[in-house]
Amino acid sequence: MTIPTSRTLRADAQLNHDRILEAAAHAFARHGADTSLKAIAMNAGVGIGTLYRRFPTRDDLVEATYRNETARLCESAPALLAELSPHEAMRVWMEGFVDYILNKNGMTDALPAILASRDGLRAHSRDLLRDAIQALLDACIEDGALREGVPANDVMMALGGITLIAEHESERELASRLIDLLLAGLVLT
Amino acid sequence: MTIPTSRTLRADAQLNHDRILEAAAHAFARHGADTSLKAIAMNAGVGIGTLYRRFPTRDDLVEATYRNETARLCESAPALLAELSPHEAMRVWMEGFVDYILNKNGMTDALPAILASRDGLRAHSRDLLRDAIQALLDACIEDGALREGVPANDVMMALGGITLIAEHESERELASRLIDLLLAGLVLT
DNA sequence: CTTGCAATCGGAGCCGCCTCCGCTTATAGT
DNA sequence: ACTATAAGCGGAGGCGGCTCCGATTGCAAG
Repeated sequence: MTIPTSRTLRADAQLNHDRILEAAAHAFARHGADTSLKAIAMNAGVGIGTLYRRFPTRDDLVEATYRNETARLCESAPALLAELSPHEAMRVWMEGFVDYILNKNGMTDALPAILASRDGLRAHSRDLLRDAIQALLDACIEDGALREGVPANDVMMALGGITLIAEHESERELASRLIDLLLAGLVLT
Repeated sequence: MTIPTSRTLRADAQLNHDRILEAAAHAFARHGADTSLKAIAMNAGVGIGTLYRRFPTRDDLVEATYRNETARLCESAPALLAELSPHEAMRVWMEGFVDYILNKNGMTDALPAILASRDGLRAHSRDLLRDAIQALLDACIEDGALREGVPANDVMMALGGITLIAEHESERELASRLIDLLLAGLVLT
């Protein structure tokens, strides 16, 4: 007998899982961050209970919905490093990060939970982001553009803070100024 | 005839106003940030409608509840400047700000709304905070410890972002490291 | 094909948020 | 004191979040 690993979803469960994500992506895009989860469940053809079992919190659902696009953003870091100076690549990537978060409905609400996740579902996106920042940071340090000693994790958190505050100010320019400030704090003294 | 200025509350309304704030302070302290507003209204001996008319959002209520203590924090800036070097005073005040926000239940949730308020009720605390930071910043600039050209408003937002992210990480040390990073970005080049 | 059960489903139900509007009352002017 | 009226009151009701657990069903072994 094959031991059904707990990682394998039953076929019907997998189908529901996919349908929920599809419905969620559609709902967030069309109706904004405050879409009712009940509506998403209904559109996916499942009960609200099923949605909550699979995604215990709204943040979990948001993270899963955007996971692929988050991965794409992170994968863009090496390309930027190939084209630009490390310092410039870092700045451009950070600007891209802010734009990405601000443009995905629901993402700013989930961002704190994603960055804070120590493990579990949401940690996936967090790890991708930190690795991308680490790569950019390493290139900058090797290039002599930025100083050592600041953990990539701290830079990620700073960027997260900038994004959160910019969201509430709805003033995109503020984020750019704060990114400049952050980079100024990272240069070699 | 005296024109009843729209700023003057009717006597009974003033009483209710005070009772609501008293109940809110008690409830936030005792039951945390998620206290039900209905319970606050009940404890204050008013209907839920009265609470909402006076404080249209939860954030408004939080701001009003802590307004006096926020003012006290802001008033501490001149005293710090009298005792310490401007740069050190700035750092100590920022640490105090973070501790203050993190220790007041409900305050982190309301912080974005307070900082973002352009006018209206909540703007009061925001103005106090910005003025305090402006004073500290001016002293640092005159002292040659920090550079010019960064608006006090931006520094306030950066500090707000740091506080928000530290809250979700529940790692107080992170805030201190990010404050150092912020100050490093503000020094004369 | 049948069967047993672990995995999965799903919605009723409770709770808190917030709005809306008919009822009540403090107060200024006479 | 009396009264008109603006100011204030308050809770019913509609909505969404989330939980809980009895009903259902995919799946694999025989």
